[in-house]
Parts: sequence; structure tokens; C-alpha cells
Amino acid sequence: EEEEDEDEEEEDEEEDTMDPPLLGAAGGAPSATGPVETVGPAPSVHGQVVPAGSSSYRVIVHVDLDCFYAQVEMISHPELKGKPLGVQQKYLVVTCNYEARKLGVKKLMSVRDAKEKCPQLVLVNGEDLTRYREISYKVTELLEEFSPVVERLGFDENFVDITQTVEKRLHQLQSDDYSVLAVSGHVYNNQSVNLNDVLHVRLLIGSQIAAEMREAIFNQLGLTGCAGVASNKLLSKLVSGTFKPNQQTVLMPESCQDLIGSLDHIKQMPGIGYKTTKRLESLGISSVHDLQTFSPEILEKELGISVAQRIQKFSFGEDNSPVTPSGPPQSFSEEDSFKKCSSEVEAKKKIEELLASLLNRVCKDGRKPHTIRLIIRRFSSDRYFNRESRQCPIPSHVIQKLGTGNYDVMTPMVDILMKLFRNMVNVKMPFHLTLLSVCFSNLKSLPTSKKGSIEFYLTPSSSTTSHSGKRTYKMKDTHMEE
DNA sequence: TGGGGTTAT
DNA sequence: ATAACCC
Repeated sequence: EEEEDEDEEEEDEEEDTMDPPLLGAAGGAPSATGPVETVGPAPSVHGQVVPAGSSSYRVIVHVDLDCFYAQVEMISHPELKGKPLGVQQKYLVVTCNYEARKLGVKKLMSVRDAKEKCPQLVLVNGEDLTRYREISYKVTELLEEFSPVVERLGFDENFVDITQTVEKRLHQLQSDDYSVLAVSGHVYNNQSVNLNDVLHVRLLIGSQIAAEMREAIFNQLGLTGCAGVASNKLLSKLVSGTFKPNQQTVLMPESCQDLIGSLDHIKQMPGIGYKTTKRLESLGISSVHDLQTFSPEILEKELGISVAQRIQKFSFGEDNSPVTPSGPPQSFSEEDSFKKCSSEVEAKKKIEELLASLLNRVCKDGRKPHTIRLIIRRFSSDRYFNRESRQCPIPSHVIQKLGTGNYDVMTPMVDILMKLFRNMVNVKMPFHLTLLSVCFSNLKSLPTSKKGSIEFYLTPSSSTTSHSGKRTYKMKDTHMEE
């Protein structure tokens, strides 16, 4: 076994080669599907330039770690391996390993039910996400070595656009190498692979890269997971779950209709959530086929043009959304839920705890938040959606003290948060909260070099030009000092 | 029903 | 600031 030199990807323009349309008109789709998967105005994301007018197909891999929190806990506590293990947050088992699943424990099962089903179940507390978050980002960083285009979805899933990586390998191949090409992992539907079909060959190479990704994640981090390889995010995500722990599946275009047809309810379509499902059901739409054949005009009226067009495309397996590199997080938050919090001092204590953890995290990140938000949940039988929030800019003198351990940044921050609190909660009246959360957002990098420096925050002003002939600048909106 | 995240309006 | 979506 020799090292494959993975090396970097450059601005190599691997375009041309007019290819057949992506999805064959398989499976009697009644509505006009149009040119499938053409990306109109060339989205140029990280060098994924799509020449205007050329048909574009992509190779996307969805990587989905197996019961992630449970795996992390088994790495931290090897003595737990082999035992049925659940990760607990408050009175919920949020995930569990496969030993526990065999014994009937399900994700998001209450601790009571889980213990009843499985008395030997070992529970560990998973309310502190620090380790999960750290390892989650290690996985993302590892995947970024294969292609810089990696989008996170939660802590345990990533999309990777490996179109360019595949192209590079394809062009490195000699024609007589084709005979040694073999798919890695499962092929959806057991469909046969045609080595004369350029799309098949690209997806096949994609399956090999997916296998290398999973190998790297296992060798370097000790984690197992699934992968799905397909021509867009929707399909890669759907296909990754077909063989479940620690296996991978590639979808050839001809099996697309079978894949989406395998869903027994539209709710299983990623992107169609609780609310949309309810509205679709009120229209009599419950299966993928219902959605495919429903009048687009009526759908647009009910859901708005944006959602309607997007999800109706989903029903045909079409999804032109790009893999958007996540980069560093847009926000940091800490939350805690509880049975009851009904006094201001009690709330202040909890807020101080949340804030202390957050300050720690934000300090390690290096960037500085410019916005702070407080979120509450009031007690109500009304089940879900009862969160309210208030946010405000962080005063610049507080921001500056952020990195420096010397100064007390807690006090001014707590003062701000308590003002936000009193803005939402009338403390002179009885109240009953069940959740508090603090969020830092609007993160900005420190002014480091030229580009990160003063000019970054100023925008050229045409209205005024100084007599010296030098350009003058205006402040770019909000909270800046000096 | 936890403790997080994202984008769109 | 909220509403929708994702895990």
C-alpha cells in the first residue's frame, strides 16, 4: 500500500466535455422536469466554476456519523464499549449505541421508557456539548482535505462537493485503467455500473473517495459512519441512509426515481419540516407522488413561490442548491432548560453560568462577537414554539476587553443581559420560565493585517473628497468607535 | 422533547 | 424578532 498523493486542488479549469443530461427520464414523471440539474448563473464557489450554458453534474457525498454522541462517549470511556449505552440530556435519551438499539432503545426516548425497555442501559450525561463540538469540527476539517467545499449539517453530518476532486482523478487515469475501476460499497438498487457512461464512472470514483473519507475518519478519529454519493445534496443525503451502520451507498442516476419513491411520506424528505408537512397534508398531499403531480400554481399560493418550487423539485429528486462551505460558526450559544425559574435572581445566576461558558468559547475562537441575544421559553402547555428573544449590539468598549483576561467582562455583559431580560419579562408580575439561552453572533475577525484593519470597516465615500486629493471614508453603519 | 445550529422574511 | 428548517 502506497500513499496516494492527495495534493491540493488548484484553479484547474476542468470544464468542457458536453455530457448527456443527468437524469434519464426514467420512471414516468408526469410533469415537465425540464433540464435537470443545470446550474444557471454560474455559481462560483471555491473554484467550482460552471461554464455558462454547459450542463453541470456534480458529485456530492453526504457523510453521516453513526450515533455520534454515543461514539464519542465510548472513545472517552472505553470500558463502556460493548454495553448498551445511552446519552442523556435532562430526561431524554437523545441517542444511543447499536447495542442499546438492539434492545429497543430509540433516539429521543424518555429515560423512563428506555430504562423500562432496557434495564441494563448505561446512561451518560450529554448536556455539555464541548467534546462533541470539538470532535465534530475535527471531522469537518478532515473532510476539507479532500475538497474545501464542505457544509456542516448539525454536529454529525457533512456534505462535500467532490466534483473537482473526481475530475482530477478522472484525467489522471489512462484509458486502460478503466478496467480496474470498481465501486466501493453498495450501489443503490444493486444497479449495474456502466463503465462507458461518464456519469457512472464519476460516481464510481466518488464512491472510492467516500471510502477514503470514511477510512480517514476512522483511522484518525476512531469514528465510524455512513456515506452517500449522488449528484446533488438531496439524493446524497437520502441514499446515505440505505445501509445503516458504517456502510456507504452510491446512487446511479437511473435509480433516482426508485430512491425518492421509497419514501413513504413527504415528511421524510429533508427540507420538508413539521409546518410544511401540515400544510401539505391539508392540501391532500402526503406521498411523494402526490407532491409530484400537484398543481404548481395552487402549491405556490399555499406555500409561497420559493418553498413551493423548491419542494416540488425535491419530489423529483432535483436539488440545485450548492454545497455552501460552512467555515467557522456564525454564532455561539449555550442554553439550559429546567422545570421552573420564577425569580430574577434565579435567572441571573443561570444567565451568569451560560455567559461564563460562552466567554470561554468565544475567547478560544479568537473572533469577537458584536451582538448578544437572550432567549427565553415561558411555561405553557402550548408545546412548541414559545421562544422569545431580545438582542442588542455589544458596546465596543466591552468587545475590546473580550480577549484580555485582565478585565472583568462578566459584569457589563450580565448588566446588558439583565436589561434584555427585564425587557421581555415583567419581573413585577409572576413568571415561569423553562429555558434560558445566551447567544453571541455577528462575529468579526480581529483587525490583524492591512486587510483586516481600518479600511475593512470603512467604505469609500464619493460624496466627499478631501482637498489633498486623498479619498475619504464614511463609517459603515452600526457600532464602531473612533 | 435536548442543546445546539442555519437561512429567510 | 420571528419563523422555518436541520441534526
